[in-house]
Amino acid sequence: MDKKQLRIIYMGTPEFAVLPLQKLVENGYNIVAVITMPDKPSGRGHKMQQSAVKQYALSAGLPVLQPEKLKNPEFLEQLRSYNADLQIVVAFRMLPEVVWAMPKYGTFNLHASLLPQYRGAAPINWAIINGEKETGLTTFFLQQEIDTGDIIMQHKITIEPTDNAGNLHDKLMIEGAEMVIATTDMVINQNITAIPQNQIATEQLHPAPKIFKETCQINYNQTAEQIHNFVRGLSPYPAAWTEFQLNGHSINAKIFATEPIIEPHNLTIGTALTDNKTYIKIACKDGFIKLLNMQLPSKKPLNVRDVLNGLK
RNA sequence: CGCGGAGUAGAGCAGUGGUAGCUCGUCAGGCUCAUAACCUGAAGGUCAGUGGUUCGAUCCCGCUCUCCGCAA
Repeated sequence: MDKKQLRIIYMGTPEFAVLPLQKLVENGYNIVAVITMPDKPSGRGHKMQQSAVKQYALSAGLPVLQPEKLKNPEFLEQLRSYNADLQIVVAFRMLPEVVWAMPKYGTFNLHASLLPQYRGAAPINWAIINGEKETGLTTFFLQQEIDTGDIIMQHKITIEPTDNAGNLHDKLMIEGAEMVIATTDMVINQNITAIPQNQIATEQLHPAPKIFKETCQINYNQTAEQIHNFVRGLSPYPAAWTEFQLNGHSINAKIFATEPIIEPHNLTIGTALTDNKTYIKIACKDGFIKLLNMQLPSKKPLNVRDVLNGLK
């Protein structure tokens, strides 16, 4: 089958989903429609924002659908009218069976982990938080339970010690775009052997639930290494935050970069030390966590040196 | 008109209705075996823009622009 003949509907919302779509379009695949989140007031000033995918889709001249409810009968009718052969989902939301079961060749999803590890909304963040040395990408066919479908392709990516959620996201996005193309080609060539996830041997399964602000507070009752991973796993978004006392100031800050220091001490956990010039470090379980880059309320993210200059 | 914060030297911040200040950085010189050390000196500002009040505005008031947090 020629790729022109395969009618594809693409579903996705954020930045992560743009690159795969762009690759598909640039390589001449037949995208008949794009589904994305409705425009929402967001950001400063509550301005209406179009999703990253919508912005790209419009610039590429693709039809865009933005249903409030995926089970809405009118939407389903509209969806059916596109008569798609395949649906591709990247960073969208849970789909009802009536949607994912619609196309002849089904619906596949690109997920940013090595399934069955890190099922859920925030696989990139959790992999780093847990100190993983590698993670990856998976394409799989959608099934009832979220992120449990039969696996089509997987690709490993090394997590470098210097990686944070931001640049790992970018790496995965680039690789993910290639995988979407490759997986689509497998569908076109009818050359797929999807493997059920329960046939994959794994140790303990780590979940990757959605992250809320409460879960972003730094707990100093952990090792320096754990805190370090926590910070980079949440950097730059949604960002780890903390409160501590420094020279009589009560500091409340988002932390973007840290350095772990393993060193015995007798200080109370959470005590902040500084020379007022070059560093701030906070006592944790087995040493200190040195703050390198942080953001005070109403300020921009700054190096600790600059923060200290301003506190004098 | 969702709520709130902020724009002052290259960077980070003070400050006052009457000639603009701190820390860091930069440059020059000194000291030192040595430093993200120390000492001395210098350069560097249309106090975001714009209108108004005033004898006089960086400061008070109106508007504009830009940035940041919350909230989704």
